Amino acid sequence: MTVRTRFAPSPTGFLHIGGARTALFSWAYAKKHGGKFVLRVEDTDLARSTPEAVQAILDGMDWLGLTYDEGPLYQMQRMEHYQKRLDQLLESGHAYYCYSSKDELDVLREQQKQQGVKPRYDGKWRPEEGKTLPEVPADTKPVVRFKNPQGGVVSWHDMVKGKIEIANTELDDVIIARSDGTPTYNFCVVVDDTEMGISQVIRGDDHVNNTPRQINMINALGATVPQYAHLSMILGADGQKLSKRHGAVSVMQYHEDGYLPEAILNYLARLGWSHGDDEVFDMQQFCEWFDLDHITPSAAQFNTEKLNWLNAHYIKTIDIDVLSADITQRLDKLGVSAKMEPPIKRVLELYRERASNLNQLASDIAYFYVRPEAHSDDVEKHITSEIKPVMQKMLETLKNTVWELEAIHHVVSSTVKENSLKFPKVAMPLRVMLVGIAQSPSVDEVMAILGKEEVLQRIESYLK
RNA sequence: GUCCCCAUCGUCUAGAGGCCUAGGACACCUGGUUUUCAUCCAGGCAACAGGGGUUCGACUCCCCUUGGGGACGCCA
Repeated sequence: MTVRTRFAPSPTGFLHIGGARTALFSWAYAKKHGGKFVLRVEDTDLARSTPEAVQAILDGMDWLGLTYDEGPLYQMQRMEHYQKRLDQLLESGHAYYCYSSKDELDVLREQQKQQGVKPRYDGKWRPEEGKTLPEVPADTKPVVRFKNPQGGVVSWHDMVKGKIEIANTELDDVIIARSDGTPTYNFCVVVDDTEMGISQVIRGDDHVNNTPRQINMINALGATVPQYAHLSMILGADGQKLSKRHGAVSVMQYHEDGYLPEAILNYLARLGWSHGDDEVFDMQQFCEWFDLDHITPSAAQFNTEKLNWLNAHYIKTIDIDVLSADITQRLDKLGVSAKMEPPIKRVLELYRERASNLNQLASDIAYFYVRPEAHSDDVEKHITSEIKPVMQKMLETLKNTVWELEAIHHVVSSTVKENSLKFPKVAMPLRVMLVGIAQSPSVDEVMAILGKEEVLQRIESYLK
């Protein structure tokens, strides 16, 4: 059987971290087995679905590089399929019309909750042999319900959780078409997963309880039941569920916040899945290794520190042109143009080693393009009246120096020697004068990159 | 309330009955490299939720307790 997996988000919000991992695992499973990955947009909830959300999801997938072989397919464009299957179930007696009103159902639910029992449909309109149904009310539009089997159990071997078994007595008759005729989630999923030939349904943990109903419907339709893999959820850093006001942010927010997609992907891959002691790997490697057997069934807490560590790693190792393009954009956002000298690639080659965040990296190197304003504390501390004459003398030497790293280095170290100083005594004031702060890579390297004219001018401005 | 699921260092995890004196990674601490900071390198701290079984032997299998999560919509 050919492997076909799917990612089926509902466009009611952006693509968040949990959805991204679900998509990643489905994508990787298809890749691993030479199958197809389908993107299906579950937009049957007209009230809450928006085109903006669709776009946000597409953008997120695109940024992460989770390419789909088919789709995006929209459920709203597949109405005739659902209608056909609905008719099939109605005709075969696996579904029936129910005239119970919403209010009626609400009252029922309230009563059941108060009695401490599981809220469920009471089966009022469920046709039964020898049962006489109530008289059909004149002005109510009926919903269609699936006639769930009443006895026995539904069980399946979940590919991550193992055997799961739920008694049919726990299940009531779900509404599969609303009174306006539109099909509901559980039914659309069943029709789509079977018609699209999905072989492995990889989805969030929260769907475990929908699975037995879906299996019953698939059986009633006479279709093949796919394999299921239910991924546990991703918790916030504090162990709490992610919610809108609590950590559930769009994956695009991570882009904004200075993360590389490579880092997010690698991090997500290791959240709930493992391959021995391997921690750092690219997506090609991941797709080769990925399997459902090594997914943890328990929930995982999101850990920003580890993400930062991976981000630092990828900042160090990705293609320098990619990094340059990214940082150039981030500098733009800071109002800094990196189009002039020094070449950003040269700067990044020196600075990428020390960064763990793209925004941080961009703001750290901004002083190559915009003269920094030094903090008065640093100026006071390092640019002392004793050192100024030394710097003045060095400035003169620098003017006659060939602008190469070795020569610059020589000037700095001779200054140290000639004045019998400790290296930092010279390096620190230099740093403050050149970059505005007391931390930077080797001053000679910074000087080499900054350029002669700029270096001379920046030093001079402190010696007037 | 009912049903379902889950449970190894602070966090992510390895672990398919003896390989476990429980391994790796992040974080943290210490030391080294370094021109400051960072990087990098070396070392260290740190866990099988509790109780019963099964077995010659249990982190691994079973049961219970506890704790956590999820589901119970004309939402998906």
